Amino acid sequence: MVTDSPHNSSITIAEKAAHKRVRALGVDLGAMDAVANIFRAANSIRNKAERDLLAQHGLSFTGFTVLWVLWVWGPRESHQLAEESSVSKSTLTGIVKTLHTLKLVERKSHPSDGRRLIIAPTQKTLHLMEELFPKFNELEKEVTKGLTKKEKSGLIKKLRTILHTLEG
Amino acid sequence: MVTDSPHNSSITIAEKAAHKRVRALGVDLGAMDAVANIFRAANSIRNKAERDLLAQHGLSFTGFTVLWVLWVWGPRESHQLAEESSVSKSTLTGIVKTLHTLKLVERKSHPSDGRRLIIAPTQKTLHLMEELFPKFNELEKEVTKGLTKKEKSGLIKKLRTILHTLEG
DNA sequence: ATGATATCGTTCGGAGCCTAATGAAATCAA
DNA sequence: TTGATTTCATTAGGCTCCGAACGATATCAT
Repeated sequence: MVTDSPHNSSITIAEKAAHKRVRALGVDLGAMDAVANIFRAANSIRNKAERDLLAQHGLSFTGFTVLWVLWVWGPRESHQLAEESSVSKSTLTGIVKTLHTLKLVERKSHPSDGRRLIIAPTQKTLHLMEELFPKFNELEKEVTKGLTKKEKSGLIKKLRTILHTLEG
Repeated sequence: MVTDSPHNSSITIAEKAAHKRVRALGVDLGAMDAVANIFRAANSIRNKAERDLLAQHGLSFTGFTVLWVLWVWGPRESHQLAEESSVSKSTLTGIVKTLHTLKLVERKSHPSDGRRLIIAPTQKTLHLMEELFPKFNELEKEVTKGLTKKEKSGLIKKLRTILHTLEG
């Protein structure tokens, strides 16, 4: 009898097929699986959050991310907000427009530089995030419930290492 | 004097600000940071791949993913292809259209069921992937170079655990 | 001062991405 | 056999998302 590991993190059929395909090419399978699984996890979590939590508030995942950044940091200049939200400036223009019609952000002009724009959360945003963020964190707990606290720390550390490599 | 850890996986300023914001709300910071870093890593890697590798071939990341699935599995029915590429069927219709104009896929009708559609890679795709995939794997090696082989295995295992929780 | 350059945000065109509605083909029921 | 149901892919409509081009503002050089 074959026994499952306690957390069932065994290789998938898709991964086996991929290994077979590239076996002759001398590739680094560890690097390949690491990157592939980062994408799979991000996709799945994003879809779940949009479906189970954000859709009912009319928010996209990106919209939620922008709101989160504003909630954490307070009013920001738009280029900072784009940077910290991981979207381009042109994307942010559209997001801010949508959030503005939802009365979740205000646009303020910069006091000394007419080119710059300051985006600020509204009271409505603060109330919304106080309601929404704990629910989002419940979802985060749910998806990571198969990992111990220590394992989560290990995961975070490794992902930070990758990010540091990318930004270096 | 403060010494960096060898891989520099220390907490970022953004994470510190986030912790400060949610400190009073009794959230699970480990779950929060784990999920946030999965998104950060996925975004960064995707952007790098699009910018450094895929753009010059006129491919989007999703287009590349679809091509990869076709390369690994061979011709697939479109609903399987959508499933394995993590996109909806209607999205796949558009992607296939784009790939078709690039002469990278063929549409074949199912021999016994006129509703079904089979998507097949072309010779051009096979040549392209033989050139492109090793480069993509180089990129995967590059972004994970801060991790040992053992650390990569640990990362993969933890991500699979999350995926299993999501699919369970 | 004033022309060139740099730096902002926005617009534009096009692809990706979703759900809901639609259309085409197969199957089932009576 | 034929009408209803199921099961496919596509279309329609609306955001999201990007890079490139654009106008507006600020700064720099002379």
